[in-house]
Amino acid sequence: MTKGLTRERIVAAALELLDDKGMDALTVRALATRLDVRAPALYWHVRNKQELLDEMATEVMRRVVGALAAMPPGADWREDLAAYARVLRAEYLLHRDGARTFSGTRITDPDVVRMKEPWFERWIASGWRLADAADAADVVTAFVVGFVIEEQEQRQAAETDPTRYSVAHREVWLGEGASLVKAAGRLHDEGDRRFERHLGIVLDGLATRRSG
Amino acid sequence: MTKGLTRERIVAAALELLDDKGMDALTVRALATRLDVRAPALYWHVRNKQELLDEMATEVMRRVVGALAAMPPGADWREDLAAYARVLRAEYLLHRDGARTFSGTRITDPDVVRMKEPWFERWIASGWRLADAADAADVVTAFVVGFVIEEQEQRQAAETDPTRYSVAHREVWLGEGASLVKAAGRLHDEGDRRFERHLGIVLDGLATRRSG
DNA sequence: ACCTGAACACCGTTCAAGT
DNA sequence: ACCTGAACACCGTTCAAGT
Repeated sequence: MTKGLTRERIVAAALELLDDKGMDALTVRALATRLDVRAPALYWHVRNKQELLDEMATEVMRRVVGALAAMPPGADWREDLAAYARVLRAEYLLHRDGARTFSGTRITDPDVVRMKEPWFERWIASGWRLADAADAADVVTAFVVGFVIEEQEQRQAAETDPTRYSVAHREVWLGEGASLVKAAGRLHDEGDRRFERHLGIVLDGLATRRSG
Repeated sequence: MTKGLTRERIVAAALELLDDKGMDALTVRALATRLDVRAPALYWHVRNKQELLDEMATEVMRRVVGALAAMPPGADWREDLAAYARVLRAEYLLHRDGARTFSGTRITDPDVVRMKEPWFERWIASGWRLADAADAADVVTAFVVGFVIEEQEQRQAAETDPTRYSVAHREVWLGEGASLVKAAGRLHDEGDRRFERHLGIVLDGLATRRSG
């Protein structure tokens, strides 16, 4: 009498568990409990916990490329890259510590990587050199990863300790002087507007590399 | 007879241990052994492991701002930001998984944050608005974090499994078609040249926001 | 004030044994 | 083929007790 445990079910349950309880609570034992099975059972389907994390990251990227494929194509490279950046950020934000957890991990499914092909095709058709198109995608990825890591850290800190992230508290903590640092802190915003503004800066940089 | 254990010695030893053995081996017990003490002793000086990690990240950033303060000032904002980006990357690269481990963590020492003040002063003197200067620093930080996370992941993967990161293996893995993805893989470089090229793109984007 | 010994409640992983 | 029970070698953290 099989439990019908599969790699896919394990990965899906792991993502749910991560969202419900956070990274620290994502243990092999807790995951097994959620799947109504004992911990060693998972090792029949997954080599170890690192492989599970790789599979989770791959699933997140599968959703990114899936969401992009379902969208109407952008008017130009800039809209394409902006759409990619927004979808990547949105998918990271869906999971606690998503950017830190899922960035820089190995994609296990070649299909996810192959989905880049139509984007490269379009950018080349619009006058990009392949090397520049690859750089463009990688620069945007790096920016989004760094942006969302910072974003999620601040959100989490604000959740766990709301007073400490207040402007007033920060200024006491900073002490005397440092007036520009304090003023910058007061100007600091967050959320979509900040993301769009920073993304615009990166895309403007890419525009200067446009080779066509 | 005191062992002379201090917060500073603990943090320094923790960074050494991380570099020697990696993140997984950075345990409270191993750290205690390295300091010739039993594990519970550390809890007199540090609240818990998370606080230790925050202190380690702060020490890394202290070295970043220290290195920058020791440098002759750049000719303009662009050189300043490039110097910051290079020093931040270099300091991350010194430690295994440095970017992933130390990005997005809370800085515990206000002096480290206050060191931004002279940079803001100079950028404003050269015509930047404060809000734009703060954005500039944050966009560069996000880019460096994302870049180095990817960079360290690939280096580590190449170390542990050299064959798998070869172009040939990757192309077999990708299967039929996807010729542009494969060609992009062959064009892919790494190291300082790639960093400088991508950094240049980001700085060009910032140049378009220059307000003076 | 600072550190140790002993313990608690966990981890990831292995492996013989079951079905 | 797929899962369990039991075990191994660890974790981070607490706390009474020592000096």
